[in-house]
Amino acid sequence: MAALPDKPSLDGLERKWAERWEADATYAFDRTRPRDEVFSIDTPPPTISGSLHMGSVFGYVQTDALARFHRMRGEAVFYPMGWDDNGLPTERRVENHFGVRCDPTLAYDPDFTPPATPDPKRKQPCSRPNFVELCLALTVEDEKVFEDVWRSVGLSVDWSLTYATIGPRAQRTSQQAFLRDLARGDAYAAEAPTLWDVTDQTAVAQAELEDREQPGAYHRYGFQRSDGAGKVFIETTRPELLPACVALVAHPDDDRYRGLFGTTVTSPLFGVDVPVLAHELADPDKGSGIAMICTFGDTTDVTWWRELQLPIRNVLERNGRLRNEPPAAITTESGRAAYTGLAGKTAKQARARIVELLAEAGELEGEPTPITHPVKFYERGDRPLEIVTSRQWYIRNGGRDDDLRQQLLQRGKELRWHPPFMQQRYESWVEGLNGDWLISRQRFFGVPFPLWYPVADDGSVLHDTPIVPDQASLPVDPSSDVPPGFSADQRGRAGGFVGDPDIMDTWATSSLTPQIATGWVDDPDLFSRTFPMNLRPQGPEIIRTWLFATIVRSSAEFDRLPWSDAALNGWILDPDRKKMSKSKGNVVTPAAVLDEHGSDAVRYWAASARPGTDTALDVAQMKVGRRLSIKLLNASRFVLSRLPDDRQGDEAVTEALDRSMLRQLSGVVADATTAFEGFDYARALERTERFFWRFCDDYLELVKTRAYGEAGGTGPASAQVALALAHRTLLALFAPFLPFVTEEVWSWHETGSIHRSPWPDSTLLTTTAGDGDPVVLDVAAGVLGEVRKAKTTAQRSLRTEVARVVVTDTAVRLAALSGAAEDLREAGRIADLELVEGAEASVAVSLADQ
RNA sequence: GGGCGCUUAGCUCAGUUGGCAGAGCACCACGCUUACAACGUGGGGGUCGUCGGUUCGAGCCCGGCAGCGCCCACCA
Repeated sequence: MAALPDKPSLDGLERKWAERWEADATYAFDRTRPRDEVFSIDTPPPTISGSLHMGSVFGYVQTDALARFHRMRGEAVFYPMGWDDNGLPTERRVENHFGVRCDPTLAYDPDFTPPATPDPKRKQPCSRPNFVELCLALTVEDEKVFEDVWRSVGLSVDWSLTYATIGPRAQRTSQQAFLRDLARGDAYAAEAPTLWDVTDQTAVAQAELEDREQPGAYHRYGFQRSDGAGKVFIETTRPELLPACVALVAHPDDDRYRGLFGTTVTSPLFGVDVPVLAHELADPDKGSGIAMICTFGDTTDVTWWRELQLPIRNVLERNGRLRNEPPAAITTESGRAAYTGLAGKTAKQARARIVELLAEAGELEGEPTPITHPVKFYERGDRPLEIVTSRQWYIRNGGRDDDLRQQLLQRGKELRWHPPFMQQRYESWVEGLNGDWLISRQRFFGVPFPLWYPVADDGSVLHDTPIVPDQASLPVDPSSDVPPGFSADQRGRAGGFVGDPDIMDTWATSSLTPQIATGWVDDPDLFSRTFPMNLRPQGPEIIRTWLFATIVRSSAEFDRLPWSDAALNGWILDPDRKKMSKSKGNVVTPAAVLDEHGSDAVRYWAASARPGTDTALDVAQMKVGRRLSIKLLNASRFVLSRLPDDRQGDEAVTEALDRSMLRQLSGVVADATTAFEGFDYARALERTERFFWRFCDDYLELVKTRAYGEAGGTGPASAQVALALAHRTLLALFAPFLPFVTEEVWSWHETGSIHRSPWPDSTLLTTTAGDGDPVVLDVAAGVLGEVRKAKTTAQRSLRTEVARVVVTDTAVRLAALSGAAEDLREAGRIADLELVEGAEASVAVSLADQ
């Protein structure tokens, strides 16, 4: 216990208490507790390659308030922290930070050092192991920065429970889960058209797409009919794919084209005959109502190609350029000559060129019509996605299996969503899936597929019979480890083996955060105490990725949800109500904000936002939080100064005013507890705060004189007991939101940490309040307010003596007031207080002469 | 095209079984009152987006519309 400070201050509390909590292991998880006494949280592992922004702080603080509530309720809170460090964002950051690029054909160079001065134009090639080393080195630094911010904002995570998605346990978990998916048939490889990012040269998944409105143009040109009756005109935004055209398609009911179904037409420039076909997806209202099917211009082409069983006529390479050789279907000399003009160009360059060619040949009808239209992009990419055919790994997610889809929709209904409307986003995503989950990436920094393939005697790779490792040997890196039964010198040789070159998408590992955090692969005891978890907190923008994928994996492996509740936080908007994002340059760094306003103040702002509600970054709200914290310091100093050192604490609360206040507080505790149980931290804060100001403005003023103890009798003891109980209760109610200032105050008069102290008991307060009537405080505060008003209106000091106050009110309210009459007279400096029963309530105040 | 959310004081937002419109900020006035001047006390300020319905009574329930934001969609 420390003495009361003369001038309490918020300065330095963050550092002081963060260090103490660390030293005392205040938030350590007690792993001896059984499952039903544990509250486990599937903390979102932040992407540490990006910079922290206020949106992160916002969501994590809300979760922390919930964690602190459950801890004070006596539960063993399992609150780990992960770092999402694998994947493309880290690769990008490493490439730019060190000025290197990964060349997987190079051998490991133990003496490799990155360029002294990175040159973004000329990145130095390095081997994959060297590249991974640089990734690991940089992520360690980034993780430190994040941890510092999390500690200064007061997250009550158990810092001994950290993991990284590139770490050994995550890799082992990810590989084991994949191998079990493979054994069950939930994972499979397929050669198929996939969305492809030509910059990063990797496949991407449906969940990582976003549409962007792009300028484009309709180009109109005709295909020659075989009956000689002129041309069929199509309109396309991708004329450069004309050499990849395999058919035209129109709606089966479209009278304009019905007569052409089954015939062939001949493409302009290239002279290739293609069939005219019918399909329901063709929209008579788009363009000319008949479309050119190319392999592949967009995902509709893929659908048509598959359902109409068309051939593949590829022209795009994986680097986004048109291949050098024309498709075999182009046989005419003029056609092959025309293609020469396109070979090797990017899609964009080829588009410009083919427009020239068509115009020169007189094939282009009119001028291209400019439009803007949505184009699919990889969410981190800056060039439109193409579609290429490649061999990739998939995990079944219901995208092409209605039974599984229904099962996953059912999981969504079993999950408790906070707020509930967020479930809609899950359902619309699952219902809109159009294929299984593509998890393989042609990248370097990630969890490798734990597979090798036999190489036949003729040198061909036997992809259909992969060699799998023993689970005990996980994690493995097939690019350096040797499969069972082979020796290292057989790598890449006929009769030997090759390793799978791909890595898993970061979500394929992140979808296992419950399994990683709870020790599924290596800590069965911990797993049994923490899984399935209680809470998944996260942002709404990753429902389709993280939340959905986690349910997919858990559902397949355990046939159950990975958690019982999901809490979705809202967006952070800048003061102009635009979404904050790095590209808009309006990101505010948390460290500066925390430093300026203080952690409790920032936490107050974050915790004031209703669950799932988009919220403006509001400095004014932080100032309110700071003011609240200072008020808490001062009010606490006053309350504690009134309590005698030798107070026994077992005296009865006898006075009507004290009992009234405790009765009201009991209701506040009940409300706050109910709100917290429903994950509504904001409501708990709002109720607590509202009562706290009433407590300070009215109760403290009314009870002040009596609490000095000069009056004698049981009055002072009653006040002191009520003050102590209410103060302790309020401190606890605020503790989840304002952990620093509440801990500071706690340390003045208590031992241990408030964050380990029990959550207030509403019933106990009710018992202590006895026959307390909440109306007493209300009426007394109302009269006191009228007295203040009279003094203020008269422009007199609040210290002004009042000669006489006449209160007219109902008998019931006057009876309530009479119990607090003496407190009221003292607080208002009222000489004569008269209570008169009457229908019209009024308070008449006569100030003493000056 | 389908869906979700929001719309309440100048600003940011509460308002959960339908019962006389609330808080903070900002603004104005007053006050150094022995917890608090980085403060306190008081005040002005709203036909609760719009149209209609249910009801004794609607910010709240039902339906239509509008604006803003977001999610989803096979976007030639």
